[in-house]
Amino acid sequence: MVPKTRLGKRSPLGTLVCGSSADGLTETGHHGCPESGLHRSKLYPGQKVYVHCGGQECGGVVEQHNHVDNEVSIFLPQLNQHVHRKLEDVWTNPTSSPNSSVSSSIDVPRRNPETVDMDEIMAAMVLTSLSCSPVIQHAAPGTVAPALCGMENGGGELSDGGYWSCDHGNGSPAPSPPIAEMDKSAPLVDEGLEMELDQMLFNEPTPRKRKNSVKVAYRCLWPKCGKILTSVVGIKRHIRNSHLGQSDEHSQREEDFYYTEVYQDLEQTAPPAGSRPSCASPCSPSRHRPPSPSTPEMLHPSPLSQSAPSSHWQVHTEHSYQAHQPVPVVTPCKPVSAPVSCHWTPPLTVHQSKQASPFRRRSVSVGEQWLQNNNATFRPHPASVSPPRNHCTSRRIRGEAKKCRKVYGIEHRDQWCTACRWKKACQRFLD
DNA sequence: TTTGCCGGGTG
DNA sequence: CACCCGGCAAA
Repeated sequence: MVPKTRLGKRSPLGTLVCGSSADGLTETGHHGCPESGLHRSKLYPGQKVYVHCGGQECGGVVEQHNHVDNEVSIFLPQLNQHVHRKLEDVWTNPTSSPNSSVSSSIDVPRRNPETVDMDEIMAAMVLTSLSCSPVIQHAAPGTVAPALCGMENGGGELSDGGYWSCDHGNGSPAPSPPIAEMDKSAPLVDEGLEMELDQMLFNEPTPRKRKNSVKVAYRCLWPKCGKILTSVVGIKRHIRNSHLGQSDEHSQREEDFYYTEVYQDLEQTAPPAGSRPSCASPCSPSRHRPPSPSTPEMLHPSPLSQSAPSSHWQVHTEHSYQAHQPVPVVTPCKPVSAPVSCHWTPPLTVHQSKQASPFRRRSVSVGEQWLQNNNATFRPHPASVSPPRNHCTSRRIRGEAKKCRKVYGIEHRDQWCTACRWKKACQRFLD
């Protein structure tokens, strides 16, 4: 099977992303950002900084740098507390003035000799961050907190929230323990480039993922904007175009600061207005894309969606595996005509038992009986062409009914229904 | 890991 | 078509 049309799983993806991200990081690291404009400088989590606290200078580590407010959230190990400071009130060298030091901070990716001493602090920070501890959230209310949590929640999957943590992790070829940990929780790095790459790559495999019921959107944090987009690329582009201006590479990376992730319940997002979530259109692409956070979903009907209906019809024909089945059946989905509930009714409950089906050809005790009882599963099949709804999943939901395999056992394979033998949807024990 | 079955290949 | 099976996702 050389020419497999199916995509490999995510593995290559991850590899790719990670690989490139590492590059991107080192590459885009901030060495040599000579700019002195404060508003342009960035502080990175874990970066050591100094602030005035209680009249004296205190050392601390950056937790968050909110570019919108130009505020920096800092953890002061000495005082064991978190503080917020304006960017201009923060500096990176003990005695120097904020201004000069800040700019110097820019090119301190974190391979500083200094950082060695910081290991403890870092470790502590990392742990706190990882656990998304209330402390931090408290210290960084508003936009920052979500960001932090985002890192936890979405980090693994989305790459995005991971910004803060990954940033340093990747800069170094041999990450220190804490960093390694962080990488685990947020394996993907973000960085503009990776993002996009990430995006593109994710577009393909996502259809398979169905786990999350949460969808992520991205909200522009730019004052008075608040625009919400569903893809990282989109939001970045928006920020870049609308707020940052095309400009240089800096701004490319800075879009990160101007948006935040918004988690939504899938069901909420899918239906625009009145339409039913999963039932919306005969075969909205939503089929199995729920989790895909970043996909520009909907945009392209894509072959996927198109295949949906056909797959269902296909099902019908497939039922002809067992010639006896008078009516196609299957489609766990109800016809559109019953928009009331999108949830497919448990087959066993309602439907009239279908008598009349000249059902068997072979006499197989157990299975047969079972069958007789549960044969119900067949649907009136309204003439309506309307395709099945609800999980317009191409792959039918696994039924709870026992299947031939279960009933007869693998050793009596010959007693299985043909479909089962052919690894098709079981014909005998329909769901 | 096992199970159900889709998608696609082969004769 | 009938038949088979790789491979994926859910259990």
